[in-house]
Amino acid sequence: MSLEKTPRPGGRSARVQQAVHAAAEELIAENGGDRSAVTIPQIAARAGVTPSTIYRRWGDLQQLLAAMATDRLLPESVPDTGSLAGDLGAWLESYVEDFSSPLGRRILRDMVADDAATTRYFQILQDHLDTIRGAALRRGEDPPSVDDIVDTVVAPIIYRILFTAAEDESLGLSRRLRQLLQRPEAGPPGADVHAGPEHHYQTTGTAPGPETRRLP
Amino acid sequence: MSLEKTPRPGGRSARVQQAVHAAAEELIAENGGDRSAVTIPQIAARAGVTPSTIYRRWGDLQQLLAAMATDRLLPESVPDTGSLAGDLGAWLESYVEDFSSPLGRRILRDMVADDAATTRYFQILQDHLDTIRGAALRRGEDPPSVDDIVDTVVAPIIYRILFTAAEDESLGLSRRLRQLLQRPEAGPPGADVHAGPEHHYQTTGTAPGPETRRLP
DNA sequence: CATCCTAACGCAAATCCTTTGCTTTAGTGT
DNA sequence: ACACTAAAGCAAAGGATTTGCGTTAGGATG
Repeated sequence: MSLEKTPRPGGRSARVQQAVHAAAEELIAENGGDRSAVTIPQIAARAGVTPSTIYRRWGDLQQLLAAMATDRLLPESVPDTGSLAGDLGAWLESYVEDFSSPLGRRILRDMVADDAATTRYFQILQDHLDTIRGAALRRGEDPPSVDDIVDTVVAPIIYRILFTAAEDESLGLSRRLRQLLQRPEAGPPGADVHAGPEHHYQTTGTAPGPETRRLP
Repeated sequence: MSLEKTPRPGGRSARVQQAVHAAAEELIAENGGDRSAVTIPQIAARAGVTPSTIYRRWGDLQQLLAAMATDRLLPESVPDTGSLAGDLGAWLESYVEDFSSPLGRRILRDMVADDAATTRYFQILQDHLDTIRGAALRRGEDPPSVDDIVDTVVAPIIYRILFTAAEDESLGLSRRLRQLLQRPEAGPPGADVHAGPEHHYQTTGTAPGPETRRLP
């Protein structure tokens, strides 16, 4: 679960990190997710350490939150459903679930605010996707490249989570998956890639209306 | 240039905002773009206002930066090159130029850290794309939907800017544009959509290597 | 098992940032 | 010209942040 290089894992350092992360998470939860309401001295008191420990180790609240975010959003285990479509679908479902909640959204913002955390996380994502691809290759399937998976599925979803107020998922998860996986066959030239026939959208609520918006 | 609702435009309020924005920009530039090095009292002094003015109006540094970011990243004017491909290309070029520089990247992060700023900006982006679409429709062209433009071009580019350390643009701008616009014709089934033949990539430096990475 | 070594933590003082109640001013409407 | 209001100035109180130095926990060495 820990991203930090721990030269002495299991030691005092690890205990402090865990205590601080837990304390911060508790305090944020108690404040309804409002980050600006919690302070480092508060976290330190709850965690049973002195503030200077946190300042020296993490720098400021933003970086502490970013570190917690990357920790929290790690893809847990690689599913193995027997097929690429299954593996990707299973992973994506939990991925979207993690990120699309109001809490996940805030955690994502915490992470994106910090360059180091973001690139670190992307590395982990690439590794994870590669593992899934590896399994597919071993089965004799022909998986899309990591870049294609990122461009077609991951980027649009994360972008809409960051830039869109939609609470629910009009994220078109299954539509995007189909788009990604059906590529090699390249169905009927006209109406395939975008706006496929049988929609799986779940345009439940205040989604970002599929089409145009008002003009200035 | 100003996003804020200015009930009294041109008055003192507007002057203060301009002075504060300018002061902040200067100070950040002097510190090599390091946000954590500049403080609100510093900005206030440079702008010739008292710190409490900034605190009351913007809340904290993060929100001030987010406001500056949305202001700074507004799409200036809608180009009219006579064709959809031209309009989109011209806009995208300046768009990518704005965002992909180290400075633009930091500004983008400032904006994304703030939910309100992000959704506000997305609204503006939608309006802008709609204007471009409108021009295309008036010419009798058949432009992709705003959602398709966002999914195919905008989201992947912004995602890679945020999550990738690449200094240069291996963002595949023209490749994505082609992918977006060539959809209706749906070229040769196999090797078209992804990894087109004549690459425009400029895989100059530490880019996110096109394919797989190391395993855990 | 005893000893040494070092990264990380605790402590406390000095500094700086942030908040807040009240007053003053600039711009607008009558 | 006069009154009204949103926004800015001022100053004091209350925290947050930084920093130098002593201490400690955990690993390394023999």
